[in-house]
Amino acid sequence: MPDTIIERLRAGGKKLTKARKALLEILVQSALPMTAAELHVRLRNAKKPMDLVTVYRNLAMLHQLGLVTAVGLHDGQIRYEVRHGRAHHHHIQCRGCGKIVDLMLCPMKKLTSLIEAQTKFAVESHTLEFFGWCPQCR
Amino acid sequence: MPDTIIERLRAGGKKLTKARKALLEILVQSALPMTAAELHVRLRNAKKPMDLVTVYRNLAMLHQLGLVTAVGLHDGQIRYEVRHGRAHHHHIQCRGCGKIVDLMLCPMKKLTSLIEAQTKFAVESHTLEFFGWCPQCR
DNA sequence: CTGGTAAATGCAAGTCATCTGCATTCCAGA
DNA sequence: TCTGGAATGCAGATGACTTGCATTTACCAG
Repeated sequence: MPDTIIERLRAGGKKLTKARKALLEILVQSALPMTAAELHVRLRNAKKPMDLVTVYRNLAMLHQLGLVTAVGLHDGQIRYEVRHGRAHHHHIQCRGCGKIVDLMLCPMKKLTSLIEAQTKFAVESHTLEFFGWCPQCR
Repeated sequence: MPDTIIERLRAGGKKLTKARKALLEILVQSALPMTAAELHVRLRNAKKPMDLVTVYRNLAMLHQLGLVTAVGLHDGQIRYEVRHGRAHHHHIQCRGCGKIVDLMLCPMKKLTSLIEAQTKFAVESHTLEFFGWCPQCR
């Protein structure tokens, strides 16, 4: 697990418990964003069971510290992925099987200042997600 | 209420009940996307009370028929807006007070074909929502 | 390396948005 | 007007996520 993550935990006054370390290891290795429920199962399988509530609390804390990104696709669940070492990006999800694929792009930079001028909002973040049919489902 | 909406309801084998008509009238007049709960209150105030469950069922049906768009901001609720007579657009929501403002733009057209080529998905739709601080809250 | 303390955890129970089952009521076409 | 499928309301369930509280644990000071 990257040292940066540990440092930023410490800087936020957080402890690196065994449980938390196991959760972070799974999340760091995951290629795609995961839900709390998925992490709960993976931790159980890895013989490091963690209460589902604790998974939620850890994800909320990691999000607060900016160590993970929340991904809101439209199935009523929130997914999380570690931010460390990954460029800002978006996703596409299949309407049929729910498969998620990373998109390594983001054309929003110029648009943001245009929107700030138009609305007088201070833009903090944005979501950009695509939905469609994957090769197997279409 | 636009005739197109009624026609498309009929074409989908749906009936235009008094209750449904009241719901559509409120939704057509609303400048911003509304949640099921908001519609439930507005219908009650308009002396046309409709059970919250029926609101959900109607919104799901209208979405199925493509008459309304679902807007997923990140507060765990789904908002809906009528599609008729409105160009495809996106939103920005204030992190502080939750205010929502329409953005009359969408730069995604070119990107879509690029993504289709890259992923072999057939892109059906996308969401693009911005979050930040409105003039009053920042 | 040991003890104190704030942070972290697990369990139980609560919220909140949304959905399902079922009996009743209501449109829309014959 | 009659009638069958659609729509509705009510009750209760679901599923994601939160909160309260007592117990355990990591980490720092001594």
